[in-house]
Amino acid sequence: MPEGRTGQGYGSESLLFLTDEQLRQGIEAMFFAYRGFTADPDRILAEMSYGRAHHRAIHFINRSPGTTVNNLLSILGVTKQSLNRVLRTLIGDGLVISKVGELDKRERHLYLTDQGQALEATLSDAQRARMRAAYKDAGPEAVQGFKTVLEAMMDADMRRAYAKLRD
Amino acid sequence: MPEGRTGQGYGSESLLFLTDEQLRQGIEAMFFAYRGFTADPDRILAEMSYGRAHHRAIHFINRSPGTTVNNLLSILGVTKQSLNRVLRTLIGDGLVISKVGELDKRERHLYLTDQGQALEATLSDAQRARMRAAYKDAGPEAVQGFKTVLEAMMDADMRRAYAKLRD
DNA sequence: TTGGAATGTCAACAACACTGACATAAACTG
DNA sequence: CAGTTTATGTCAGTGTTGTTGACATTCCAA
Repeated sequence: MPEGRTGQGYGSESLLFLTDEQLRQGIEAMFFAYRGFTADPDRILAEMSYGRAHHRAIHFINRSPGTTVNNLLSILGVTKQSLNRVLRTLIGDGLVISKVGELDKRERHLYLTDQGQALEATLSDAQRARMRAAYKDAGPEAVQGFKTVLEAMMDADMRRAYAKLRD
Repeated sequence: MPEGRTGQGYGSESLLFLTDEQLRQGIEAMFFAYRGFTADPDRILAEMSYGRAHHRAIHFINRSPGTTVNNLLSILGVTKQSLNRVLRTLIGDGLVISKVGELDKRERHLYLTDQGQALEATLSDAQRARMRAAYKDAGPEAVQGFKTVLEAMMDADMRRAYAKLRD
């Protein structure tokens, strides 16, 4: 099937891509790919006895400097107690600073310090390098499809958070 | 842009899709999508005080009945102590049986019991339903791109394991 | 001003990963 | 056969990350 992109080929494809076998391949691809996705940052984090939770917090604080704890909570989808433990160590280690809100003194606004930004850059560079290689391998059209499927896989509230970050 | 697939359009796309901003969107899409990917099984598992580790074991035992502990270890990428804790509970709860190998009596071959298969089906159905909806939303071409990028994101050994499962 | 909602912190606990050490049995090797 | 390697399982200890419960602070509205 060298020139197999016939009408028939496409027809069978659009019928077949929803079979359980096809779906299972997608499920397993997600499982393995996510391991690859986190492997590089994980290695760096392990050296400094941080984990993925720290990475996620750093990532989204960098993404939205001045964000509140509550806002971060809704993005990360964990309990405030869980996030708080991570933030406490990051603040204690001088990677993040927490400023009491001026309008609402209950709120804490979060910022990366220079040191925090340095770690963020290191982690991002590693993760982006793999992403860049994968994108380059796969090509622009595949990347478009990749994003389309991922977005379709999200819950409504995740899709909202994801869209909000792209503003 | 109905006929917008011009050389220029493509040119700018192939330049832009590797920008840091594009890559970051991909990274965040992976983060949110993976949450969606695991959300449905997680809910089911939580009711019976199992976790993702149990799901993964059940999935791959179902995928390759009679697989050995060692083989499972290389697929899951965890330590034997970690896997053993999970297998012990699954065997104890009657979802998995472990048979001493006939050729090599050191090996344990793993199988799902009827009860194990029932749980596997419940979990798979939930996860596939979301996957099916996402695939349907995105269309066959996007799905092809999705898989291409995911595979490009894997390490070599994961890609090997993934390919092996597709035989 | 009083009560409730929102925000954040501290303490304790469970799940699940890790390392290290060790035991057992079987297979392989010289 | 003796010694080594392989496959598996177990025990103990540790760390990250999630959970719930209890509590303090701040804001706002009745």
